[in-house]
Amino acid sequence: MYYMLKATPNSVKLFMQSGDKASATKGVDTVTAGPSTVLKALTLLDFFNERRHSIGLSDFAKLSGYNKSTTLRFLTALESKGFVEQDEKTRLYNLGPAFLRFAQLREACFPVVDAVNTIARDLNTSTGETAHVSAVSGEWLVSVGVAESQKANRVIVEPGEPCPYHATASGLAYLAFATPGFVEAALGRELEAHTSDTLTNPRLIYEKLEAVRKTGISYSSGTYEEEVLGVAAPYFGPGGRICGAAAIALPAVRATDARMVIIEESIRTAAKRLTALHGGTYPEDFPY
Amino acid sequence: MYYMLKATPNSVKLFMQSGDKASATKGVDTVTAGPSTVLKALTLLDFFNERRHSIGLSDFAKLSGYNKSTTLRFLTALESKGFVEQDEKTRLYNLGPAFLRFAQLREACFPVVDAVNTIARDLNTSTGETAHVSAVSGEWLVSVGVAESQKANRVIVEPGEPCPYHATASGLAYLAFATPGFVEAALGRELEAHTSDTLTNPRLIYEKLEAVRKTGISYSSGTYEEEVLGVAAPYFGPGGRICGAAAIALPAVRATDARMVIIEESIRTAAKRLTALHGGTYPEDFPY
DNA sequence: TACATCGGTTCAAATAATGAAACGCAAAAT
DNA sequence: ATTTTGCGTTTCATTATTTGAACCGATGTA
Repeated sequence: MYYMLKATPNSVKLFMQSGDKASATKGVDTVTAGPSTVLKALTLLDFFNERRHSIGLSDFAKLSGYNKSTTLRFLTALESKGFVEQDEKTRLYNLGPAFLRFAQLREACFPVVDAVNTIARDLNTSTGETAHVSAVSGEWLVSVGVAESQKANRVIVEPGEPCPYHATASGLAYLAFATPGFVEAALGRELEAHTSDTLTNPRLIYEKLEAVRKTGISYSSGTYEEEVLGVAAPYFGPGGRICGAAAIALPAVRATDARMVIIEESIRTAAKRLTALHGGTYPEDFPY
Repeated sequence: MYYMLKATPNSVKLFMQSGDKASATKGVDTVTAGPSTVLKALTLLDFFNERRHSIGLSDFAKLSGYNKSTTLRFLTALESKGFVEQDEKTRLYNLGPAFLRFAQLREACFPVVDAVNTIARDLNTSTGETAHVSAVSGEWLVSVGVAESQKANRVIVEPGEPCPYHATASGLAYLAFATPGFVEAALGRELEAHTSDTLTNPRLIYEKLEAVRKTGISYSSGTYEEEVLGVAAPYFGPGGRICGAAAIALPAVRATDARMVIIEESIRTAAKRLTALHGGTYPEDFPY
């Protein structure tokens, strides 16, 4: 008996060859890293962001690495359901109107955004600084509720803005209590250096996570934007599963010790409220 | 030379056989009714609505007609991108958080919703009745901007609510200027009778559309909800392509002739503003 | 004029989707 | 207590579907 590795463009499978009949063995052996067609198509949407509103066919193909025909088929499928729309003139694709409907439908069913926003607002009033609450959406951690500081010099966080796991306090708070597999996936890819202080070495980040697990609070100082300090605490869903984080972002110059004490305390209570809102419980070994 | 029909479970193609080489002829001939895998997966999302927030695997399979394994694969793909999320306890699927991000991103890029809402509000103040603006999203016409009447007895339209093509004034206004193929598709399926007055016979609807094309205004009286009158006018995008409709919905008892004159006029100007907003032009043969 | 790039199309080859059957489990019915 | 029913999930051979290199015509550029 011997093993055989069969690699296709989208998956790597380990076959166990014994006698005459090769059979794919499941479980520990089969490493199906291959995204299904559906997954690949949906991944196209991730290439949209604040800086890239409109994308052409060839750009999509380049960005994704898919063949042009494949990309086109995906896009037409997405278009027919309103997930993207094509500008008649420029032939570029934009995010489609379908999101409007589904977002409203989801809010109608699970009106968490409102509740989350009030928690963010309370967190803002008790600290005077920009507060935001983030949650996982697919593979990303995005801020869902924001309450900006009223001060002239303030940090701005856009609702819907993704929080890089490795570079933000929210991201670290999340990873510290995520499953090992998730952490590995999040830190396994190329880690973008948003500033000169961004940690891009996974080893250093693992150390940080260890510290966060001990205190239940995470910090980031200038790792996402220069001179900006982040403080965050995780909140949990049923069974102690990590859901997201409550966070404060403030200019580093205002970070006096006295203020930080208030901020940390406020974040903790906000995180507790969020955990309650989601019907969650804290994990066994959580520090508070 | 002869024709050959090749049917697969998911598509029907017409081949033109001439000589020795069979080649699928495109355009008028090839009827690719076959949804791609991606399309099928996305279709699952359409089963969510106001009354059905959570759907289980088997229900999805029944509703869609797909095999359970297939359905599960689709759902896990959708879940991994945050388009649905599975309740840990009940194992039911809900709409996911991804829509939050994309909806906000789209609004950040193309802030039409704001503008549309103000137009709806203006339409409401000039008529005193519930006004709403709809647009196509994928296959459906959904209301994107709403301004409710202040009167006690008012018609309520939810933002994001789909407007059935055959039963609402907005739907008729749209179909009247849509492509023949689109009309056929919209009226080809089973037409739900929302009230006893709903027209479910496509022939009758085609007649109505003819009338709408002449006047540029569509009406519905009690065809979507009893005792509710709808008035709508289409608005257009570049090249005279139909985009959606501006509409008023009011209790039938308030529909005096004098009021209707004002309403029609107001709707027309709202539609014109919407057409301008979308950088659109009216089709050649449009009545006004 | 030549050259590059764009969106889009084609079709045989190769892959990934499919679906019937079976499994384990829990709740409902007997 | 036992059987039945229905759920979500897994399996795996079959085959329908995706895939991608090459191609097309249009448009833009050196």
